[in-house]
Amino acid sequence: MSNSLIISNINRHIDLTQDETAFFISLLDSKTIAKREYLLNRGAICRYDSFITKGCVKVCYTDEKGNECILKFGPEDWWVIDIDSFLNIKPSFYYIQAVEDTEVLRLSRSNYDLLYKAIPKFQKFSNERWQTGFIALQQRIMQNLSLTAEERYYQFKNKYPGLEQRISQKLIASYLGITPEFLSKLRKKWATSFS
Amino acid sequence: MSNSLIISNINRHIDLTQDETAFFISLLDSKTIAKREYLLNRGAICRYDSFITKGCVKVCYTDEKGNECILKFGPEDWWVIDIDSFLNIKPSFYYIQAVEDTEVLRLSRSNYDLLYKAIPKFQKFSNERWQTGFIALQQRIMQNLSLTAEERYYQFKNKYPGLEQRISQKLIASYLGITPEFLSKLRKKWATSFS
DNA sequence: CGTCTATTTGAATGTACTCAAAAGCGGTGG
DNA sequence: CCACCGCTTTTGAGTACATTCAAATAGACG
Repeated sequence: MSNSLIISNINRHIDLTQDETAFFISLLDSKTIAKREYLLNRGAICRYDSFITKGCVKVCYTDEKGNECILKFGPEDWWVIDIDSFLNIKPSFYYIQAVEDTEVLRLSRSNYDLLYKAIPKFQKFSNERWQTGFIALQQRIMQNLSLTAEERYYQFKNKYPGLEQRISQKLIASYLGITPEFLSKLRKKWATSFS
Repeated sequence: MSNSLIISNINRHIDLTQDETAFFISLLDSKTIAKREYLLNRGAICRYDSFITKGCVKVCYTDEKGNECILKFGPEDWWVIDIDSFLNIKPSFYYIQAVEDTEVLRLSRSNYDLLYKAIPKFQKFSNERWQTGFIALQQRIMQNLSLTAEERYYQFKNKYPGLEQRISQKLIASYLGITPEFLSKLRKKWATSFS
């Protein structure tokens, strides 16, 4: 059934009884968003913690030069949120937009509070999630400091297996911090070097 | 007295009674490390959460090309730790080295556990600290994606006010992800553009 | 089918690096 | 206290990585 993905995601961190699982599931609401629709508009309050069950979203902002920069992708089995906006109930700096037709399971802020109160061990899940996220961000900073665009592309493929075949080159370029033209030239170079 | 800095650091997040403050202080031990000495060696277990009261340290790693990359600085009023090593008791990927004669207050892993058990509201401090850190890392990723070295230098000055006058240019370059030669040339350019 | 966006390609440019050499500076030992 | 050593900083020339702009082509979608 459609909840197995999120349950196994949680189970990688904590063990839940059947009742707890059922309670958790009862707190979720599901939503379908079409490609190009927004899960979160820039400047809105992020009211949900969203788990992607199908499709893919991008978490982005627009820099001073007008370029769209992609902070992360959210394909299946990923959580997406603007944590600053969600926890501190302030306007989001990021926006979250579907890059494919997408299905999400969402936990509202009030159900989030309910959940952590009712099942304290979710705190462990949350801590591990933020800790893992923190470490991943550190790694990405290191990659941006040390690696060339070509090397960062391989890190991207490693982090999001198969995603490079699903989304446009322009989006990958925005994630890597390079121009789509340059990524096109890199790909051409790779193609010709194997002929 | 020498503990006022760490107390005001904590007080920015949670209110402690006098007894709680005294208990917290009793769990700390202080340490002096000379310039160039290590607070944490690469590959060792990070056994302390360290608060800098004087001086400055750098949190670094060495990349595949042999360059030292600086993930963050720890001047006065900053906490430094390899969180992955500390919490999961595994060999650290980073090393932490003094760039000035430095004084730290340290909380061992066992006292850390004691503290959080005895004064649960420290959990709030911890959560806010990681949340703030997470947001700061996101911002640094964005800066690396969107900004030139010159612009990143201004962000660095903003994040660590006055530090650029205390540490070597080489260290700043390692933090910015550029070569010291290039930073030297940027500085020359700035100097001449105001003459 | 037409429109809009993404991709490719090329030429010119800018940003940042490498390598090498010289100059500056700080610490240490005699 | 000075001379020397090692490390940092400066400077220059040549190069590599990545961008900009523009135009042509290809794809996607209504």
